[in-house]
Amino acid sequence: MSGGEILTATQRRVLELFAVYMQEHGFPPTVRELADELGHSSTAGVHKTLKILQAKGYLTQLSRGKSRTLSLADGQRLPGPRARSLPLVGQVQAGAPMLAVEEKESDFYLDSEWLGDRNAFLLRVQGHSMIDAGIVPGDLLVVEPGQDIRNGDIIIALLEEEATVKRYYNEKERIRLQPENQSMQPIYIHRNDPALRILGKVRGLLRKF
Amino acid sequence: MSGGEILTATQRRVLELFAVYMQEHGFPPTVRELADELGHSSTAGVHKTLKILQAKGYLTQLSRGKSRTLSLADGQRLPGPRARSLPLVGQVQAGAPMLAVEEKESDFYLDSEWLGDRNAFLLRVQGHSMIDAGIVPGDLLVVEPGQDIRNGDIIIALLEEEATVKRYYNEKERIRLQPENQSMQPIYIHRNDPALRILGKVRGLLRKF
DNA sequence: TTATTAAGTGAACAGATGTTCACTTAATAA
DNA sequence: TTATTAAGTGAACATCTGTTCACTTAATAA
Repeated sequence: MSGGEILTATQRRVLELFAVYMQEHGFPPTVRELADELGHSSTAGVHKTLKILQAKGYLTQLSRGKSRTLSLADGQRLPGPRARSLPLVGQVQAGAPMLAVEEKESDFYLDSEWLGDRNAFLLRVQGHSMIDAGIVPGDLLVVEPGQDIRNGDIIIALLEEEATVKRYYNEKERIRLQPENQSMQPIYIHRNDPALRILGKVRGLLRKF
Repeated sequence: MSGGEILTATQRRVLELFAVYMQEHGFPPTVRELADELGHSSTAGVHKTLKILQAKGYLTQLSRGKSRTLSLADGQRLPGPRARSLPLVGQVQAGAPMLAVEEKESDFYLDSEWLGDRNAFLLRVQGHSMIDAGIVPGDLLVVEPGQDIRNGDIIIALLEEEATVKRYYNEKERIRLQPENQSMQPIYIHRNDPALRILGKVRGLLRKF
């Protein structure tokens, strides 16, 4: 998602300026600061280029309309804190599932190396459907929302208000949600069925004995 | 230099708000955003407190007069009282085990709720002997040293310079180290055998997908 | 050729933002 | 007691800042 597209000379210039400014100051530049550095008399040009860089996945706007809230996507985060807080939003039953969204039982501090995404959250597993993958009831799953789901990924699927952990396989017209339990059957659903929503990909697992 | 001085309740509050905002947003707050969060109707109070925090070395102003250019001073970017750092000391092979003590590959921040003991450390699992308990190769185990071992606890045993994960059962004269894998046999050893050392109890598990 | 896209100018608006000043209140130390 | 310090209100000022609009220019694709 980030960094595949080709950049024009101007776009590359702006991106480099942004990165250099970031490195030298420790905070991102404003639109005008970039325009000044380029010798522009107007901010509109740089502003448009920044939008393009966002669309191409090189920059991320952390907040809209606020100052200095652009950041390099996927790049280095130099002074960032090593640990961040994750919300525990509810429970996910792996057999006959159930989700209490945004319950926010408590927060949880976790090393940021495990959190690629700023919107990640925690879910507690209830059923046995992923037992063969070493996911047992009571485990906490680190879930990262996003569209970058690939075959074989372990995901959280929302099916008719109910959430389950399953392994994801895209099979032409349909999607197969595969439990990792020899005694359970996969769920098949049409890829456009509105009853299906993928909440995110499972990035980590926490268990407390 | 940085962080030695004592803080008043208000100063600590502001510093914590700053750090939390930073963690949640990825960029520092403005004076007004802090004031709003505190319910203040004026920005002057927070502004003064921020100046004090700078004078005491907790905050650094990266640039004067510019928006969002405060940052946590060096050494002050700690994750807060709720998280602590754990050393990753080596690998433990669950079949034919092997331990590299104090390798200290890296540190890892974890919620302190998971750390009853200050001497806890992390070990990486290598074998398959605990697969039926949902412990698979690559998992990180949170190990808490100590003598309070009970039957059925999952423990790290050091046998002839080699470490293994097993379930612990005290059977009169002998100790049974039970793998959780149907195809593997338990290890029996006399309770006074000097070849056996219990490194600690497994208190948690971390897995990264 | 024509149409499209990226790049840039110039201007402007609304709100965000750091900073300062005068004043009040409460707690604490001398 | 008096003096000092931290904390907070309320108001105001001057910039800073993101965003948008209309228009121009150059390069490129169809």
